[in-house]
Amino acid sequence: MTDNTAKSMDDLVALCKRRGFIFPASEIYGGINGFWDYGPLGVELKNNLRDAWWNDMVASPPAGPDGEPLSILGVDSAIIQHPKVWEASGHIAGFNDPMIDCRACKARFRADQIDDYECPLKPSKKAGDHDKCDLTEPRLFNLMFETYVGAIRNEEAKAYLRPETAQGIFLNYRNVLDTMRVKVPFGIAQIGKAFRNEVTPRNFIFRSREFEQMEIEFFCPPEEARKWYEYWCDIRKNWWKTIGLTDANLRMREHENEELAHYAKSGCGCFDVEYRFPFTAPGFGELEGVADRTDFDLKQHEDYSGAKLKYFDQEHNEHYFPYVIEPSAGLSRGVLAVLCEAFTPTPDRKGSKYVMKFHPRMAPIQAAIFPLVNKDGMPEVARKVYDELRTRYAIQFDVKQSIGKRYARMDEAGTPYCFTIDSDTLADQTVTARERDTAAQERIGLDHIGTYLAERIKT
RNA sequence: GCGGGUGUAGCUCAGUGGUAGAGCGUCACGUUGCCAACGUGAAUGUCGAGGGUUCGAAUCCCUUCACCCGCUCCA
Repeated sequence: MTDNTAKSMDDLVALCKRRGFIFPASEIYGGINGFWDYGPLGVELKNNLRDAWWNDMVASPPAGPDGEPLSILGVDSAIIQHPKVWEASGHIAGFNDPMIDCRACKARFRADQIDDYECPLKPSKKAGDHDKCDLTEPRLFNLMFETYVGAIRNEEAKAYLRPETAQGIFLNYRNVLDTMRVKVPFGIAQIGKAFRNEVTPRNFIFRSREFEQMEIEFFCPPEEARKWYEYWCDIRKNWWKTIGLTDANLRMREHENEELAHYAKSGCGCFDVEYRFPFTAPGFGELEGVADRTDFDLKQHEDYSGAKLKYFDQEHNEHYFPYVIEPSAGLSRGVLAVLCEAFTPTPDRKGSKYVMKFHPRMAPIQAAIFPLVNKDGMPEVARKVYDELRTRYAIQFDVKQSIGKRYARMDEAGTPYCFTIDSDTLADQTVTARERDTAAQERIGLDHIGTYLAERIKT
């Protein structure tokens, strides 16, 4: 089912809780706005998505325009870095001034400029003449979480939880160049948590205050920036299809000029890979951004740190700042998209009300082994099959309750294949293979279960 | 941050001042013959939280927290 306009987020959120995918954080204390915990099935799903990305982008990177595999290296940098990092990156600039909102006309202005402000709803009056109830208290709008390093809590000890993983890559660009024998063009990849103190967390895990990113900073010669930008747009949109998102729910959208982030103003642009979530449908929401960050970050870090960050091109005997193409994907948002895509109400199916139609590569449980009934030697045979397969696949073994209930549970967990041992198994060594999306059954040989799975689940 | 709505068992909800409930789910035992079967039994509640009114509050009042919707924000 791909029609996300017809899907209810409430029903999906309820299923995610009921089946152990995602729980509200600190739930027994009443919850905490903007934070979520992944349950036993959710963490498997997230790990599967994360591993697929790492495998496809880093361990076995895609072929470049010349047919040669790209050179992409991984790092895992600290969440807390030197506070100057965020001055250089532009995350602190412009956010240190207290701001005041006018409730009447919704304008926002600096507290120290209040006397110069004219409310358009009351053009004859200066802001200072506003009725006091029209104005908010001065407030700081920095979206970074602050903390203190060391035992003393003062301004010198202040540090920040990273609001993006990208800067950790730029900080290690020199180290990677010096140790890994790479040449431009090459990429550095990182997956990890980032933190933003969002004004309004909303839409389940779509906008939360703690989330995970999967980012590549791809360094290339400035004159090749457009070529690589277009290359990555193509690669990244198509990648989301390989993990089960349908073309109809994906689109690429180029940013308008005024929409461009500070680091991308002079580049060749920014594309979003967008997904049609049920809460945005028929519109779309951002899943990944592919941006031309130009040489903004390396230049800034050279200015602020004094470190020499130009690349030396041996072949042309020249120093230059590489341009950076950044495919920056949301892992948490990816999980949400995979959940939304899979979520399928099945009012006509006898048994399950919902089926989670995960791509087999994403499924937290890949197969289940059931004895039809819990007697007559069936559980022993099923147990033997389970023991043979459990080291290779994520398998569940269940003997309790009716077979229909066990199938229904696996439908909600999104388990693509179930195998049932019955009395015929004892006689002719065949089992029932049941396919999740259609509930169709076929009989296969007991000793063919492994190859049946191997053909259908590419790891 | 602003406005509106909702919070009662794991889930869906009933209960509008007088003993905390139902269905589903979960667990145990029995049964079983391919799609949430059946029987018997069991566990699970700070009624979102705190305060107030009252002889007595899930119910009325105040505050607060969380979630949903619409704004705002999203460098």
